[in-house]
Amino acid sequence: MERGMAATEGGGGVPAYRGAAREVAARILAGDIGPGGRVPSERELAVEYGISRMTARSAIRLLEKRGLVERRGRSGTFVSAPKIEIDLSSVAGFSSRLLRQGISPGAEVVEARTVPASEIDARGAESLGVSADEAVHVLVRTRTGNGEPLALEESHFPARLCPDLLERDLTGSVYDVLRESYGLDPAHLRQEVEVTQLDTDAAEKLGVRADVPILRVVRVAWDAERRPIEFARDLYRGDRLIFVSDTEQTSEEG
Amino acid sequence: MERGMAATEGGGGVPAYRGAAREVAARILAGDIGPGGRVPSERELAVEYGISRMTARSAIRLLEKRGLVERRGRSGTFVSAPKIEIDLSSVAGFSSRLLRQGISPGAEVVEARTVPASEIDARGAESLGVSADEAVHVLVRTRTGNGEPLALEESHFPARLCPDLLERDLTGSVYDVLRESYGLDPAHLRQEVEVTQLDTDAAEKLGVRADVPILRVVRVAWDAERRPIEFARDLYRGDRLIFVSDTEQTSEEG
DNA sequence: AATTTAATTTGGTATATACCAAGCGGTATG
DNA sequence: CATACCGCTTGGTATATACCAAATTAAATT
Repeated sequence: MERGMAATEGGGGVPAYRGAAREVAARILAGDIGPGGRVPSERELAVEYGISRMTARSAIRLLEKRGLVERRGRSGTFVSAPKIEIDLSSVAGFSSRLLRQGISPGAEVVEARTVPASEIDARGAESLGVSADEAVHVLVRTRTGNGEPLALEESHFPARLCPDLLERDLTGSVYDVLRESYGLDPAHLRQEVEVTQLDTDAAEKLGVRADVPILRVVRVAWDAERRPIEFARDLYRGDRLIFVSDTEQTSEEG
Repeated sequence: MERGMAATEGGGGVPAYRGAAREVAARILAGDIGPGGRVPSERELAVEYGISRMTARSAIRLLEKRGLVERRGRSGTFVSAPKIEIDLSSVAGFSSRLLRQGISPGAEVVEARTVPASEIDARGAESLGVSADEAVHVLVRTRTGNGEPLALEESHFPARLCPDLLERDLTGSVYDVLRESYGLDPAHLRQEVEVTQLDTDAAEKLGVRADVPILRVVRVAWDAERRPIEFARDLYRGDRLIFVSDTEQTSEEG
């Protein structure tokens, strides 16, 4: 077999790496390997399917992209656990969302500082309706579920609405703190969800590999008086979380 | 330079492919290459950064994962266009969502058949509340915007609610057809959004490469009487679309 | 039996190379 | 000017190989 010719093998012109991926996926979906179970190594798959190790890697990479498996550096490749649901239709915070699914939430403050609005990105400043010299709290946290890193949050709050926010305990729900300490009750969220990828810095802060699939959520929160109280850019693990939206038709529609 | 040793080069132990990706990303973000503009080829990048072509590919793959570039087979790699917003908070159909953004929507029926519910997946049958022998319409369509493929939809409708649905013109809004012809008015949606990957079959139907980032939306639609009228599994291009959710706090929250 | 050390396995990074098919641009011809 | 053909470029698929560091397992020692 000459190099590069295998693309014509496998019946129907299916590249070798896709054929191998399909067969491994079938094993997983058949329950032969359960959640958390070990998938054969790259070298094992190469021998088993008569392909090169690099081709076996491409097969595993494809399964990873599909969310069927996750790779742990130097340990092996394992079948992914079921995903955690995050409800987009609710203003409930991340912590309460996890608790509802019996998952123990955690949060760790990575950075907490107060800066003039000129130092945050223009969209953030505009969304919060703050002028360039106005103070803004910047809070960066990692979020975990049952000790496993799930998200990296970067939130911005206008300091004039919650002056000493960063002096409080911020390892729980920030929305609770805003509510109880400042009378700021999140009442309306706008959230944009898109596919993206971690850069090295974010991967390090979150404590996961840089090539984990990521969903970015850009969020603006308003209180009942329609004051903008938070602008956030969050990075969620697409391999562990699924977003759910429940929508009702209002009388304006149709 | 020995093979495999470059991982220690580049200052601070940054792998070569990540360094190159960072520099190309900087060029894109600086506006040196605008939307639709051509990114240097793998071979050009290899020469420019003194790396192997395979390493240059890894760099481009990383940029692709971040949604900054898109690759067109044998043509080159280009900076991605701005993304189209899809509103999760509305029951408006895909077509009207595109029209609101000045984009010309299109739809093409790929498959249309009526089968007993035993032949669709169990979750679909359960969501629609149909028994195994009950007839279900299966409609598979590709959706385009300005002629460009954007989504592959697979929808299921209980035939008893819309008996001759598949005989109608289904190249426009199906929700309009349900409304006007059967008095079925979609009033409530539940949509789950997650990261996934196209298989070869879906890639072919949609007419895009199999490794385009994909967001899968699993949807159930109910009418005003709370009858389930649609179960759908849609595949949207994550490189071209962004999902937006607007959320109001109801009086129950608290 | 528990702990420590050594050996093996594993994914990660990287190079070099080969071949293919599709896309695009340039050139020649009518 | 329009069309057809050709050559070059490009990403896609694949092999072989090297080396590294982290994780796991096996073996040795206490």
